[in-house]
Amino acid sequence: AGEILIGILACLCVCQNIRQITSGTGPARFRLMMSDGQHYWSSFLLATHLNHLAEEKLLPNCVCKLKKTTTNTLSDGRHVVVVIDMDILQSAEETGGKIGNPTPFNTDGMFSPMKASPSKFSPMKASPSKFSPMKASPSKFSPKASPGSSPGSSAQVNPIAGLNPYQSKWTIRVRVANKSNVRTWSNSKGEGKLFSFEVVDKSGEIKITAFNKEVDKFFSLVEQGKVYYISKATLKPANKQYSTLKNDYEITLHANSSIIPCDDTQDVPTVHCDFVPISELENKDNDSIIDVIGVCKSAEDVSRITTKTSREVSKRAVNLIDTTGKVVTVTLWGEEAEKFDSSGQPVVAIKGARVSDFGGKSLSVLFSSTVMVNPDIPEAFRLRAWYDQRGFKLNSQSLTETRSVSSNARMNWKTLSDVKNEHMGQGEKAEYFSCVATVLYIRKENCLYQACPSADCNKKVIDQQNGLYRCEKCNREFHNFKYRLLLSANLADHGDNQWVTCFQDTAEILLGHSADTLGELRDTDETAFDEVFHKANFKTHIFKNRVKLETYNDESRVKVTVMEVQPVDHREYSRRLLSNIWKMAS
DNA sequence: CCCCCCCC
Repeated sequence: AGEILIGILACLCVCQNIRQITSGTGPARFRLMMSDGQHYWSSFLLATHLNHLAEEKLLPNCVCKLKKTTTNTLSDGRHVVVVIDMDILQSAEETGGKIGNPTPFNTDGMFSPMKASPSKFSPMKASPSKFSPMKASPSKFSPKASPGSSPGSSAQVNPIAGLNPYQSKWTIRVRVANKSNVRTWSNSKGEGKLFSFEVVDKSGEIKITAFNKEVDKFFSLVEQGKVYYISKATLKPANKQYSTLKNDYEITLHANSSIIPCDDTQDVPTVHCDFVPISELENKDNDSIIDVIGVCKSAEDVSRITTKTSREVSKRAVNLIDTTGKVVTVTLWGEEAEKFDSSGQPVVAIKGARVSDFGGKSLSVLFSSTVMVNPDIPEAFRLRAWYDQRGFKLNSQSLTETRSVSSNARMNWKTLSDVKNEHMGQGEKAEYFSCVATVLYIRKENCLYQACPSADCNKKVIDQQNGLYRCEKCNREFHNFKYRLLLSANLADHGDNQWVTCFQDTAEILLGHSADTLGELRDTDETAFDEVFHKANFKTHIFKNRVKLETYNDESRVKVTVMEVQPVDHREYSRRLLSNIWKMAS
């Protein structure tokens, strides 16, 4: 302890942060946060002339040559290096964040942090204005000639594919492909928090997990898409059950683990997407993992669902379209669902979505997926241009037949005049059409009849006037009956009107009351009964109808029966109208 | 040390 290491002239390091720790009388002392690529290392500049040097030239990201040093052992046992004399070899301006290959520093076991991997210098991005408390002026800088520092060497960097639990000393230089949120857990073994991220290099990929304290230390440092040196972490066999990554191992960070940003991203592959055209998703197997990109044509509102295990989770379905003209529904989960904003119909790229066979073909975002909104990639710009010029007016087809879409697909939309002009229902077979129409009038007269009370019989009963009601079909007499509705209603759209028949279920929807209630009202409160009909007028619905030629007393006429009544989805309706306008215009 | 990828 206390040896003076004068003469270790070959030590180069990168100044990462400077903090003035004393002020007032006497020479100021500065604390340098240095990096040897693995560890920070605190130093104090003592001499007055260094004070001057520091004020003039010492900035984050400059390369320093330590000339006279001594060690100190702090009360907590840590060694620090005390710098007595030093030179600045490259200013922060000159390094531009790129640091040369330094000469190894040999302390002969004195400073264990320095031993680890001295050749990998990796400065933080310089931000002089932020880090330097000194009024330094880089323009005044006149540095000495830089010694033989060559561009960053990767000789000491290990490939991911070469990592194994039996080799403890390694450093990887990797790009973050995917980063999770922080999650917490609580089970019989305890509780805690974690986050994980997946990294790639030329040789392969691996998952890295940080727990508890390491979450605090590294979560904000690790950014998706950025490159880092990572070393001193634990390799353990990957649980293949939970990972689709091509690696037999995974990494767990511990207290001494090092993650250092790296600006030299050369040879570190960017995260590559292999986008599958949406029309080709049809050929993908269930559960396969694919990359997809499309314009978010529409999206559901976020909703909360309860899983089979009684957990609550947010979800949002978004519909993506690409130049194949096909649409697929992708489900986002949790925070991603909550924060997704479909306004402006952004381009959405998803790496690693899972193919599901729900509704035909659909996609689901996994924890391992990366969702990118308006990513800065050529495919996104191409799609944007395509959609804004042509795609938006396509009458696109979805691979995902959700309930509304599938019924939508089955819908044979007609206007009331279409039905007449096209002579619908005049052939042998019944035809079906759907329309958006408004109720003009509903006949009150004979809208209710007394029906057989047995479960599946709706036959009109005969009031025997003796307190008994006879059903011819069941060939039985009952003490009671049930009311059934049979409505005649006049519907109108912009071009025509049409008398239709509504039976029980559709009639109850139009009137907003059950047949029982209406029967009772009619018999007890005629004003209220009239009011129900009054209120039903001028309401607009989607009507799904059956149209058929019916012959009655030698007279044939087309009869329209309402099969279903649904509320108008104005968004969807407007889209259809727009699409119709485009079709007519082209 | 987690391991959740869900709902219709």
